[in-house]
Amino acid sequence: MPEESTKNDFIREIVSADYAAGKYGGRIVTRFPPEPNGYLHIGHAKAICLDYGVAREFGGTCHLRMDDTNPTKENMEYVESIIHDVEWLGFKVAPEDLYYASDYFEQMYDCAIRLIEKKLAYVCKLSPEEWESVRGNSTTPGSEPPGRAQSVEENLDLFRRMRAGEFEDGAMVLRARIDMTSPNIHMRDPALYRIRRIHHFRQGDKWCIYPMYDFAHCLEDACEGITHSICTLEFEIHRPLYDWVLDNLGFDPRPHQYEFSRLNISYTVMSKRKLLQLVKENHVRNWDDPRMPTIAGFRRRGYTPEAIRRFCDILGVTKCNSLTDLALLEHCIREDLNVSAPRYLAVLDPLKVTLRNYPEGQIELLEGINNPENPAAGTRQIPFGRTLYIEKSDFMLQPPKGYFRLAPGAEVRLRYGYFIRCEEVVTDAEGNVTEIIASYDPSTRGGSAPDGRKVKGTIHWVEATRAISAEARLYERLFAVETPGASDADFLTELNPDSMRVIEIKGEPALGELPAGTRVQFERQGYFCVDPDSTREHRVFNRTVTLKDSWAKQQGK
RNA sequence: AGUCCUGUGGUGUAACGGUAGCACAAGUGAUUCUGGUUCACUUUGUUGAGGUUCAAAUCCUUACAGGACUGCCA
Repeated sequence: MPEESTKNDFIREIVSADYAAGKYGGRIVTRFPPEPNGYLHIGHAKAICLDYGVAREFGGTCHLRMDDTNPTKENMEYVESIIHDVEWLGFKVAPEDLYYASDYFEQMYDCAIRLIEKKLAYVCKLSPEEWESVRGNSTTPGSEPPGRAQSVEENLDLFRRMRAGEFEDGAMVLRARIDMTSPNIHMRDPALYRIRRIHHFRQGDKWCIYPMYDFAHCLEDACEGITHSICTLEFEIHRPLYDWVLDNLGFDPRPHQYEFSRLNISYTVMSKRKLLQLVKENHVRNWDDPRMPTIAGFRRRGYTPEAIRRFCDILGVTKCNSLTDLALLEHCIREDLNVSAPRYLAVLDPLKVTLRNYPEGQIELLEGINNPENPAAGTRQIPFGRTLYIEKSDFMLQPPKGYFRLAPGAEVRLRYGYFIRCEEVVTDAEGNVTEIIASYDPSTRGGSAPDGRKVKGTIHWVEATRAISAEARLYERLFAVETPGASDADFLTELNPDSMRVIEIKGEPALGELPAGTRVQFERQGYFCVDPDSTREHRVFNRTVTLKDSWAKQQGK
């Protein structure tokens, strides 16, 4: 029985109708077929959630298939990262559901032979340039390629010799014999096999001919008994060829291809080619650099699989070209982290505060709530003393109207601590503020005043001698901007050289003591993730900064 | 230029001939020991023009706009 789904997109409608009609005997099989030539990115997550989601909802299965038909760019590292990322997203990859397109090379070869025997394929000796003139273009139909005149025996012999390695790379290809006048260029005798003497990471040197996508993919689907082959819009124009191959080889019942629009997110580079370029040219450390929009990068950035799945769910599935607002992704991450991330006090850019009426050398412990959204998260003890650090941005010498943190003569609350009042400001020769001398109100311990007086501002702080200093690597939001219409050449110039900077954190507890992968929210500093790989922490995002920006903007007006 | 696909608030989507709804974003106010969270409210939409119909976002025609395609990549 299909499980209840709240989603109702056109893909699910098709699957539902086929399921109800018993089209495949009530069996639903989908597949997610990445080429292992790079790491998975957030765009793949949408496809993964769709492919696995549909299968699960209809009691079917989803195959993870490595589409390894072009060995020039593929390797095992990518295979491993893909499996890891799919599982991390929350979709179990059972050994029996893991497939490799290259395992079907023998069957694909047999299918090619059958097409030749049916006079539906022939060996073409034309060079790419010669083929271009025969093929015609969108306005002029193609002409009869010379290879079409060859006999079945001749083609069989040539194709067998292609496999046997008798010809140079690129000397000839196997082509389907379809329609040289078709308005769909993909139907003008498309190439089925090419000669490539390249070591395949799984098949070794067993093959020197490799099948093309259009020939291979539909056969992979058919071999695995896929019922619904869901892919992105750019393959729409390939569908007639998908159908042609399977129908002419007599697969019945056979899989059908359905297309949905791929994910685009504002300010986000979503092209494997460009991401590879960022890695190759050392603009980022690797595919899993937290600045990358890859699944692995998001993991190190502190995004959770739940949040990413939620994002994919609310995206919807359509055939419209769309550009999703990055704010929607961030909303999903925030929504999840808000209820799950423990809070800690931390100061990124410290300013010394001395409480002149607090006993020298005294340290007391104050109680802080770990997560206001979740009482089960409990409380913790925070050391407090005479010398503290606060955030530089939480003090202003000449506060504008509407600023309710610390300023000369003003009173603020130290979160979970005391009310303090700024009484004196120490500056250096250049006039920079180097220290605040303040007094604290002993009756406000814990943060509330017995006389009921209110303070508008609550700031975070750390005790100077007990605070742990930790090096933190902060990544600013996104490093590259891709707007619709931006050319390939533009996009690298958008890289921000300041996007990575190292600063000092005075905070508690020791970040190194937090388990790797922990997400914490530093009070008013945004969410951070303790990097599972380096135990450094990454800022996930910081809504406070956004608010500060808009506040600053208001002041500027 | 040709062929195919797609047009619903700023963005992403729902409504399958019968009340244009939801989420994000934006704005206003309230709450708050995070300028966070939460809550309430508000703004903004069927690409244009014709038809069919008692009734059209939905069906038809057409114009316009956007996208995909012209690898021996996937």
